[in-house]
Amino acid sequence: MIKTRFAPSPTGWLHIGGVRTALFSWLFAKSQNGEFLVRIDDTDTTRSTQQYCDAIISALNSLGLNSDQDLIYQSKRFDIYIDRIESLLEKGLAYYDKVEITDKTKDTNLEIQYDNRLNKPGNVIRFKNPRDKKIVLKDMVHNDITFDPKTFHDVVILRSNGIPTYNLTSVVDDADMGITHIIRGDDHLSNTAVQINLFNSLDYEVPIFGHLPMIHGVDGKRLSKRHGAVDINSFLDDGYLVEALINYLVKTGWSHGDDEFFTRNQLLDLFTIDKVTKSSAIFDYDKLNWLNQHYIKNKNIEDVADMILPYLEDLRVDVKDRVYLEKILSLGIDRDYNLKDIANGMTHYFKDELTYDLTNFPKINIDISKKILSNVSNKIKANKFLDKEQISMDIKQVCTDMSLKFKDIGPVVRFALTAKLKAPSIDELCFTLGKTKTLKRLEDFSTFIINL
RNA sequence: GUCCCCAUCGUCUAGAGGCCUAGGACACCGGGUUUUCAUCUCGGCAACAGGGGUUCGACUCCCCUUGGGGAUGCCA
Repeated sequence: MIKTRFAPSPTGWLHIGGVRTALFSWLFAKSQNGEFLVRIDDTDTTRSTQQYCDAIISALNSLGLNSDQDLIYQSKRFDIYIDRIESLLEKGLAYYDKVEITDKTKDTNLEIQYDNRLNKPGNVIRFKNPRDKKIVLKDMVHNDITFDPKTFHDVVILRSNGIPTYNLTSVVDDADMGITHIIRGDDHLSNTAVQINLFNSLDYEVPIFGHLPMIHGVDGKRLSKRHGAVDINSFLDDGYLVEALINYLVKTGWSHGDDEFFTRNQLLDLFTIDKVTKSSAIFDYDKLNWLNQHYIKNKNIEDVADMILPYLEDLRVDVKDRVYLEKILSLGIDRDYNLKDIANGMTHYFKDELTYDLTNFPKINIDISKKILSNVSNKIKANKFLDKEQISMDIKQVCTDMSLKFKDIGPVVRFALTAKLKAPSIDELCFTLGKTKTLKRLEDFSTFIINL
């Protein structure tokens, strides 16, 4: 049976590129009735935190990329690694070496973190990397890659603080877990030669590798904070839907002809690793936004209401009337790209008083606006509010009475009702707001400009 | 520096030697719909990095150059 794994390191937020790696790994296994496992690579005790760990696990669960078995923590397996290192030592495939501190390594805490029988103060243990033959990696996405033994070096497998390093622990665990296919980012490509030698030296079967291209920022550099939001939790928190995130991620680096939209089941059906590209991609916020809007827009209003409620709560909007909320949502949820922004854009419907800021309405003509507001108010007062057509007729009547065009009075009324210029059409707005609220806002804004 | 990987519109990509006058999507620009905006819809702009081969024929195969990325950690 095919078995893959995703092995994040809790030294930072899980970023979007990591999620894609997890997704492809998951798809590869699941599309072939295999198993997908999650392992926490927390051997860097000076940088790993519980907070990052929790965030990563929670994000994976939200995305439905769950482990088929209990999570494995490397920090709980130190004894096993020590056994393996000892066996290497006994076979003459590892040796003690004096520590050397360089610029890059100075941040690691060298105090004893894990006291064990192999530990020798001031020494690390290195793997004696065999240099007798070249290594040919048969990669599922890159095909054959040859590594010249001249370039091999003896990597540290046990730190002077007693903790084994990634190259060792990863190999030991992949073997112990019975991982058949290692699917990971191609930043690991260069490590693969030494790891293959480690697999062989430990008498393990070498798994099959598939190295995925990276996702970069617009400047072509490794995707990081300075490119904007990159950690998956922030996308989830901002109201990016799981289906949009998955759809976006799978479409960068993999394709199925010209198809744009994929459900999870379709992916399980269609995914094959030979359609994965070799080249790196640049993260495209626009396309993610477009996809997210697409998915939100295609949900029914009740579902959107459910999803938006927590965001409104965060904004301290108390939704007493669910029907009112759904009416607002049906006025249009396609002005923003994510749930957080949508929620933000609709708070004014719930407020008793709006905060008017005329810098958002630079073209306002104060004198005419006063008259418009009073005329519209008068019409509205007499309106029975049975349907929006009546309201529409009232507005048109005001236009005629004042010899103005709709575009002269529309913005004023819209601004009075919402404190914005971009909003649903006025008749729908009034009808949804209801007579009382409509009148109050017209009067409030009128008072506001009179007092200028 | 050394080693490794990569290279089609601004971006994600289709392309398996003739299907290519290089297709789709996002973005952008313009028309239409809309009582503004958004949505929707129609249309437009826009790419095979360069140079050598191989071949009757190259986006596609090979080599070089250039450019980008990664590794070269007691990070993973």
